Order: sequence, then structure tokens, then C-alpha cells
Amino acid sequence: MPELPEAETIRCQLEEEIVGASIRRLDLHDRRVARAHNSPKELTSLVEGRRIVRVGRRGKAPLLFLDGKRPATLVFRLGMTGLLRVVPPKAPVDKGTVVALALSGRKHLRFIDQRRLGSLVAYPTHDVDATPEFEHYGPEPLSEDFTPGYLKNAFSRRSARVGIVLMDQRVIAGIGKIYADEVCFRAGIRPGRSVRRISGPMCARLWEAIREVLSEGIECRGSSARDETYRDVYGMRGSFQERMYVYQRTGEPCRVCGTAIRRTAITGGRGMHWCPECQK
DNA sequence: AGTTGGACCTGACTGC
DNA sequence: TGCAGTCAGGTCCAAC
Repeated sequence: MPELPEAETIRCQLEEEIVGASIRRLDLHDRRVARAHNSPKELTSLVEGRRIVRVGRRGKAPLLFLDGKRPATLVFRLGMTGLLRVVPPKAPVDKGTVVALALSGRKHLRFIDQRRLGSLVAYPTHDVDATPEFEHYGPEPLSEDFTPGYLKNAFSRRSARVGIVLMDQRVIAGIGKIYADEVCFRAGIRPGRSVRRISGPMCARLWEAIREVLSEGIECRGSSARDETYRDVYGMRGSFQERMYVYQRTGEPCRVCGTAIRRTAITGGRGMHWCPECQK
């Protein structure tokens, strides 16, 4: 699923491909993608005829910044299976396409989302951090705002399990199941441990693991594990799955100690993967 | 306020 | 072969 490294890969590639292009037309193939945020009419009027001046990202969401005069920002929530593809105008429309943007320069940007858990929102501003969607978001984990002290402080206000808190976008922006599992492994901490019982040194190890794992994820251009549908803007797979220690490896031997990887259910039937020997 | 659990969504897979 | 049930998890919302 697209988390920070996948979204960052998409952001870099879109920056190369579409900055400076104008949006000629927006085709809403599945109006559910707009959710309750914008009516199709609003979406169209905020977007059509505008120029893409910058590509950004907040957490897991790629952002398109449009024209300065009447600024607008398009926020792509990729959900579980959302993909962005840049294709020639005549490329066949993939099954699962929810939005197609016809751009100047003979390019189309397609938002493909098999499971329709993704969404597209347009705001009439460039200041997305002021929108209800992002105003309570935590810091970008690879920015200077994200410090070991910040993490320690955030933990001190909570009692939930580490695995859950790492995925809370209000604490840290951009981490989902894959990277939460891998961060906990690298830090040697069980995802089921309460953040109340995270010591200073453990917190420092987590902070370091977060930076390391996400940076590696970006270097690998994201992860396209067994049943992951993730592909980049050009349809290519990422390679972070080759570096995974625990995610989706239930029952397989730990790559460090050989112990069988375990899966423990957390809320909503979701599971966290961990090594009972390497993680305490 | 923090935390938990259900709903949304669709394709792949399992069991009868 | 067919079909019901289950699983996957990002995000939102209601309830505790």
C-alpha cells in the first residue's frame, strides 16, 4: 500500500513529468472518489484550465499545487490500492481508473484505485496544513521538526501499542502497516508494547529506525510485496520488499535468528508481524 | 481526550 | 463449478 516512500517516489516522478503542464480536462470516472469533499462541479472548476506549478507531498498523500493567482491544491489520498500513472492520451483506460486528468504536452495523469478506498480533494489554497484534513497532522518524519524529543513527548501522552501509535498520522505523517512493522523490528521492539513502557533508549532506537527504514524505502522506490499492487508513475515495481524482515512473513524464519515470525491481530482484524526472539 | 471497533471497498483466496 | 465467507488496511465515524 502506498505509504510515505511510495508517495515520495510518485512525487519525484510527477515533478519530472508534469510540472508546468496545464490541466485541460478532468474526467471523473467514479464520482465516489470525491467523497463528500467536493461536488464534481466544484472539482472541475478548481482544476480545469489551471497550471501545475509544483508537486508536493504530505505524509502518504501526493499533492499538486495549481496556479498562484487563484491558488488551488489537489490532494491524492491513495488509500490501499491507489496508483498514479502518467500515460499518453490514447493509452487504454485501465480497469479501476477513477479520475483522468488530460494535460497539455500530450500527457494524461490517471488515478487508478481498484478498491476505491482512495479519494481526491481540491482546496482553494496552497496552505494545505491549514485545511481540516491536515491541521492535526504530525511532523514529516524526515524533516528537522521530527526529533527524538518530539517522539518521546508524543509517547508520554498516550498508552496505545507502539505499532498503533506509529501509524497515527497525528503523531507522525506517512507510516502505515508495512513500515510500522519494519520499524519495530529494526528497533528491536514488539509492536504490541504499550508506548507507556518505552524507555528513553528504546525511543531513541525507534526514532532512528523510522528515519532509516523510510529513507531506505525511498531509495528502493517503495515496496511492491506479494499482494501489493503498488507501482510507480511508470508502472514499475519498488524493491523494498527485498529488505523486509517481518511484513507478511508469518511463519517464515526470521532473517536474523531463524525463529518463526509471528502475526498478532490488532484492532479491526489487522495484523502486526514480529519476531519473538529479536523484539522485546 | 484517548482508544476501540465497525464500515467502506474489491479482488484473491478458502472451504463446502 | 459455484458460491458464500474471509482477508487485506487507510481513513472516517460513532461509542466507550
